[in-house]
Amino acid sequence: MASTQQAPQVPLERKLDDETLPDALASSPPRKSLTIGAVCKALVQEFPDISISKIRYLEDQKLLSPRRTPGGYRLYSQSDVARLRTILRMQRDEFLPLRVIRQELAAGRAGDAEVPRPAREGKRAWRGSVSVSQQAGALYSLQDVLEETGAEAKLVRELEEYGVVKGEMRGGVRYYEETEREIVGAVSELARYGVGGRNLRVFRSSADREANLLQQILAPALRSRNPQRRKEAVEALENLATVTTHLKHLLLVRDLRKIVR
DNA sequence: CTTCTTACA
DNA sequence: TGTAAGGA
Repeated sequence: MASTQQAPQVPLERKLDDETLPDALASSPPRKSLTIGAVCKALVQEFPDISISKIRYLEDQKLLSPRRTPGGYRLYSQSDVARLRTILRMQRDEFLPLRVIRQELAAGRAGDAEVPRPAREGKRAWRGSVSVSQQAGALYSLQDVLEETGAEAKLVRELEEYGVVKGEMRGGVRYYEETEREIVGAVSELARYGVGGRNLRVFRSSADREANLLQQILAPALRSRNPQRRKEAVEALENLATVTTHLKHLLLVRDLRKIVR
C-alpha cells in the first residue's frame, strides 16, 4: 500500500535513442543513462534470463546503486551497466554467491569503464592447459604419449590399472586423448619425485567426486534446450574447474606450510 | 506505456 | 523469482 510516489518527470532524455549500445565503442562516460527497462533490454542478449525484478533485487543486495531521477526512476550509467555485467557474469560463470561478488567488487576494480574480466586465476597448468570442451581432440598412440611425455610404458600401464587413464580402442590399437596425455605427463613428473601410480587413486577418486559435483550443479543448463545455454554451461564448467583447481592449490599450499613450519 | 514500492505466492 | 495492486 502506501504510495505517494512523486511525479516521475520525464525519466530520461530519449530513452532508446541509443539502444544500439555500442558497449565496445567506449568513450562516452557520463552522458547517457538507461532506465531499468532499457538496461534489461540491452542485457537480455548476453543474459537471456535477466529481468527487471532481478536487477532490482541486486540493488537490494547492495550490489548496485544507480542514480535516481527526481521522480524515483532508476538511471543506470554506463559504469553501472558495466558493473551489472560483471556481476551477472560472475554469477553465471563462477557461481559466486552475491555476498562474495559484493566483496570482490568492493575490494577492487570493475566499478567503472571496461571490465578487466579475464583476470581469472587459472595460472599454471603443466603444459598447455586442456579444456573440457575440446572433447573432439586428437588421439595419441602409446608411442606418441611416451615420446611426448618422456614417461615409461610401465607408468602408463600402471595408470590404466588404477583407472586414471583409459584410452580407447581403435582397430585393435589403444589411443589416448590429449587430456590423458597431459595426465601421463604430469604423473611422469611426479614419478621423478618418487610418487608411484598407486598413490594416485586418491587423486582419481577426488577428481571423480569433483566432476560429479560440478556436473550436478550445471545439470540444468547442460540439459537446456537452448544450444547457447548449453555452450555457456560447458564454459562455466571449465571456469569452475579452474576455480576449484585454484582452491585446491591454495589449500595445499596452506597445509604444506603447516607441515614445514 | 513505463516504472515504483510493497505484498504475496 | 515473478507478479498483482495502486499511483505517478
